[in-house]
Amino acid sequence: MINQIRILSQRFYAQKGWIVLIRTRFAPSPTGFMHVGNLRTALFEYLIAKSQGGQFVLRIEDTDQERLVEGATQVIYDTLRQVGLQHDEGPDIGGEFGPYVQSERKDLYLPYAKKLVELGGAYYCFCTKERLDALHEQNAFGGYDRHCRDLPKEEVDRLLAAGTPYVIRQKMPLTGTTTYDDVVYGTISIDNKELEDQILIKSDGYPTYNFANVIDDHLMQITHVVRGCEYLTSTPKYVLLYQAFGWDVPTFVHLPLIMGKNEDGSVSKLSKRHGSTSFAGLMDEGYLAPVITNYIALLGWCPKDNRELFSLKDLEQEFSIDGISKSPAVFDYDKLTWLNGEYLRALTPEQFTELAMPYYREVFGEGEKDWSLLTTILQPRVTKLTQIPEVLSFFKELPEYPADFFVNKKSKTNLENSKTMLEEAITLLEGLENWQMDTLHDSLLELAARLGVKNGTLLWPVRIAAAGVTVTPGGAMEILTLLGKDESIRRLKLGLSKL
RNA sequence: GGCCCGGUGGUCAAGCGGUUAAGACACCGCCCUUUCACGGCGGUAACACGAGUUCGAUUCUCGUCCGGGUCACCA
Repeated sequence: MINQIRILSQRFYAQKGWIVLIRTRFAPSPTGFMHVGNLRTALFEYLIAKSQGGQFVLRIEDTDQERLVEGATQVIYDTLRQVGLQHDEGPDIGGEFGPYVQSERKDLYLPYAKKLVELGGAYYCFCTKERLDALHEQNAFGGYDRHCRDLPKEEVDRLLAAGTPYVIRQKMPLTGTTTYDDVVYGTISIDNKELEDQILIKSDGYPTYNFANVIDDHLMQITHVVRGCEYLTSTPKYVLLYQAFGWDVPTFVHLPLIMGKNEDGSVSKLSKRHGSTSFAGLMDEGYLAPVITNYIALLGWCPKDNRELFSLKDLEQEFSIDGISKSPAVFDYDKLTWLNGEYLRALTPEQFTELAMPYYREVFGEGEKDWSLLTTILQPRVTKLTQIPEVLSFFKELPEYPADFFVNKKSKTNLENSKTMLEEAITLLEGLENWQMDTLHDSLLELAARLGVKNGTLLWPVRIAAAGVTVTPGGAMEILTLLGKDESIRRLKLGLSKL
């Protein structure tokens, strides 16, 4: 009753041109992982609602009993929590329109399907799987031949009474066209003869997505149906369903697809071969949750001012539906990586250290180190925290390296002067009491001045000997500081022995 | 194959009949510098094609081509 009143009043307000409470829903199937395409859909659903002060509902679509995956629902909760998409209603927090899991609503669909049969919008079909398979084999694009569409009522009753397995199919109009308006793609028209008599209720009694989604969206008073544009051509079927029941047709918002680039340069729907495609996979690779959100928001949407850095809160402010584009977007891991670097650099050193600590520990174990110095050298350099163990590995163990690492044109170093520089440096450092970054810095520069060489000429060989690699985070001073006196001198002497 | 949608640099993209066609990523060069990175400066690079409509089309219309999606007792 309350629902009825609400629907009526919404319709009334909408006709008046007044603002109606927007309700969107995220309706994932628990498949065990969250594809970024799905996450993007969730994000846009959330933003469409929240940017207008609306409500965002979570509904679990688990009507495919054969594909149920243990623990998969938890993945959905975890992902939404990590990116901060807080739903207003859902299986875990309840709400006025529950239950929010379709398997728990199972008994609710069949009566609607039967009602539709009475209304002439659906019919019982007794065709066997074998017959359907054979049909499909004959003609891959043929579709169902509507064999049971016009079975006499008595025959249907007889078969039903005999307990014959059946499905319920939607009875599509054979002529005419069905049209609807999509907010991003405009008016979409499809000839009814293209529409298959799709199955609404499966032989196991569960509804298909095609049916459940319409019933639930209506019952849950969803105003905006947001989904990937792979549904663009099946939406007329749903429109017909709404119409057959005499229900309001919701506003449709179809989102451009997210593509991946293939090795040959072509593109196709983003899939595993393109790289990590799940939220968890991306996280494992070292991308931060807010970065993933920020990036996918920009995939198919653009603000008026072309800004690129957005927190979720910013997006809630700035998002508008008319910034959604129509053309498919290729997922660009390079740009994602850049964005991750931007976020990392925007962190305070304390925040960075905290996030990096697991990786620091991976290299240095439980001991104490100058974490803040490490952060100083790493924060501007890494684009992903997962790079840390790799770029720091020379601290753990001095790699084997060739003598010609000491030769560097720009620093004006060669095998001879490197030898001198290392000898001088070792003498200096052995006498150094206070092994601190600033004293190291001052004495080394002083030494270079005294020797009459440019800083690089002294520091290049020192850094090479200390690290054993040509590319390091930070310079000689930082590396020596982190290494400590004994290890530094040991490595420098080792370097000297190569010359 | 039928139907549907799309087509601005390698990628993301602004653009809504008149612009030197923005910006970002990537790439290249220079500067900074103790290597690398960060930062700064600069550069290469695009309206798929053909007809219309118009004084004028990247923008509107049609066709072609190309790309994608969809045609399950999956969602």
